[in-house]
Amino acid sequence: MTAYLKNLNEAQREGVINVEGPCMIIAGAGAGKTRVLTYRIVHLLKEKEIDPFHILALTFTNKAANEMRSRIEKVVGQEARNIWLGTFHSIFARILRTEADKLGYPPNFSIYDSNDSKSLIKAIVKEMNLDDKIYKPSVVLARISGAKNRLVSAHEYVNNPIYQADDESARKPEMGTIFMKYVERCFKAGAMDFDDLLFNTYKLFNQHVDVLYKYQERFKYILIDEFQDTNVAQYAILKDLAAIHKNVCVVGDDAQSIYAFRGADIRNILNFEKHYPNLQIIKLEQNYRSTKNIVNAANTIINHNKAQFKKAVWTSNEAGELIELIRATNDLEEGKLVASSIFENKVNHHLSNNDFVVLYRTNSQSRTIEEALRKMDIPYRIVGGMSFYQRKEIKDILAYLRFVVNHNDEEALKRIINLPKRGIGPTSVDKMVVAAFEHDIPIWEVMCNVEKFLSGSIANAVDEFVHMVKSFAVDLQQKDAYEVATHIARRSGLLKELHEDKTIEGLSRYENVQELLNGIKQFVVNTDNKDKSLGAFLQEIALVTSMDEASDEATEKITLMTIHATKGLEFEYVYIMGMEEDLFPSPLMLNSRADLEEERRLFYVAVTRAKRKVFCSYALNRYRFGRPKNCKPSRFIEEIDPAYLHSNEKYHRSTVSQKNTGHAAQLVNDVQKKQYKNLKPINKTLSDFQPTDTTHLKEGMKVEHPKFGVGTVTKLDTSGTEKKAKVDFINFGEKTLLLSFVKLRVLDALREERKT
DNA sequence: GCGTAACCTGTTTTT
DNA sequence: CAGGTTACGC
Repeated sequence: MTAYLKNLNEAQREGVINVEGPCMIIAGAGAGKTRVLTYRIVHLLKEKEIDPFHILALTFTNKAANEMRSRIEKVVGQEARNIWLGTFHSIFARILRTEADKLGYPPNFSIYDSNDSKSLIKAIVKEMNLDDKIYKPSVVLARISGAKNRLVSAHEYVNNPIYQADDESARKPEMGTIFMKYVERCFKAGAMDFDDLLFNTYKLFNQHVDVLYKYQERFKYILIDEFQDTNVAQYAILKDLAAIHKNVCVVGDDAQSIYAFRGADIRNILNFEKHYPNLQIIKLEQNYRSTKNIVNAANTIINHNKAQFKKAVWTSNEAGELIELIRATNDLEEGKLVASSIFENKVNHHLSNNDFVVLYRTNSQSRTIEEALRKMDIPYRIVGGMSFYQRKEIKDILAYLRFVVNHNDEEALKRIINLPKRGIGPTSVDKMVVAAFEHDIPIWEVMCNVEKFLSGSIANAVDEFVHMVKSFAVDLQQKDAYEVATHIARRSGLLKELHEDKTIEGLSRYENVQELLNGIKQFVVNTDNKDKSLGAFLQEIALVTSMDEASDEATEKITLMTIHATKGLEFEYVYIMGMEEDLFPSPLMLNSRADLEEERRLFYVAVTRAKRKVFCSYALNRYRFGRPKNCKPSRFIEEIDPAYLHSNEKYHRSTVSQKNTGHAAQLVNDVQKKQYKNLKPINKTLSDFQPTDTTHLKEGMKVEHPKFGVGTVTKLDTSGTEKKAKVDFINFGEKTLLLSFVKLRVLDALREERKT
């Protein structure tokens, strides 16, 4: 038997080797579905000798795609590079880029992110003289997005009496008109939003049979990860692509469907069975990840849901620990208790920071735990939240690049036309937009003949801007992306403006821009990228989200992220924060029973990330919008079978067991009990201790027994003779520090705290 | 058109 | 609390 098949169970092996015909793998959490998927691809390449060119593998996140590619590469080597493997959005963007002309788009079309979309909607609402409180950009976009994801075009939307009636009763009768205008404006700007990448791919395949045929023949084997999260559009495209060869394998878990809000339709799993009568269904029910207690507790949670497929997830792992509750009086204390619990478990079990994850429902909840971890000097990384590419200075540069590549990108134009200040205000821009509309010409043409539309000094300013952009566009033909981008950054004056800002924020903004330019350089140097144009770079990063960004893996860090971002990952210890009614489940989700079930699945996903232990924390009082609010524990806590819950009604007190940990543990206990009165304050401030500061551990000293508690320090004294001394030390964050140092540090932290 | 200060208002998840 | 918007004076 081939080596890679040996470490699979029978069901998994079935999933790997039966590559012909349609196949659906329903896999419980931790049952190794990614493993099956990767091995299936390996099997196709190695055993069936399929050309990688004929394999299409689709995932939802770039992270998952990269992970899968590197796993495959480990087994088959270079060959893995030629597989069409990526997210739905990135693969479809790639296809659309080559076929753009057939839909009337330029090949270097822009991709609007949701901010661009909202900004455009806002502009349209304003132009139509509608109330932007009734037509909130986010609400309108959600409606448009929902339609596109169900493959409803703007034209079909306005002609459908059901949608009309819906909007009438929601007192938003102009919704359809906004939709029409939005689509038109995107098209004229040569831009597609996220949903267009799917919608237009579907349109392309249905209007151009020859194009569809080309890709049908290319993708002889299709694999889909996280199938439960596909929406109608994705499903329809998938069906089209697989229509000839029908070698399509989907992997999913209905219990982990958490993207219905984005249009994911769980019925795809049912339809799939109907559509392929000879469908092979494989169930993976054995969990290899978690302890019995975690698997069973998760099962009791998900069993509260009515809509679910029969599945019995089980494990042969040890029973393990019960789920533990952490109750805090307020959100700040919650952060501290979680941080000290992490610290305690880390030192007691000799774990790495990488073994811990803190999960929460909303990004804004990260604040309290961040503060607590910072105070304890424990390094952490945040996944999600404000992305590098979302920063103002980065978006500004990118807008320049986008506009040079696509002169009709209206959203990019609005960003940069007066940046740095050129004396062209919003009023002038509006005038040009209106002129473009009235004469039915692209905005760029208006700008090129600006003297016909605007007066004197402003026309001159616009003219100058146009000349600058034209000169950049010339470079585009001759130079690579890096050279063009650096030139644009300098010549536009953006870099200069940032450089002159000597504040700390200004400095970091300047560095960020440098980092972006470095990123472009790497893109150019990278031999994997055949197309080194600026357009190719822009397309790639338009679909990169904050979840995918590279972070230094060198230092061990605690991971902080939303539950949505954690899918597909696993950790030894999982902390779920903010387990309160009105937060999780989110009150906005409670409109219907189905939505509550999605929140419950979210909780299920969170719990099943854990290999060893789960903590759920909640606060009795939480600050929201600067005002405190009383909270009560989440209904989800009640739903866990008490048999799997650590019955601890007292406030959680973090204690380190003394027998293992010596004096350092005593210190932690003392601090928590606030018995630090006899320690004298010292004349140093927090900033005197840099992250690299090891104070007592200097050159010529090393700790010989890196074990928590007691160690021996070897020291060379001035005469050069070696002397040994027994010391107490403590693993504080990533550092091994002498106890005396930690005492000072903790004392300072407490002093700081009293001040505020 | 620009800069500043006072004012207002909103709760979610992501490609 | 934080970001976006309005009002006002130059």
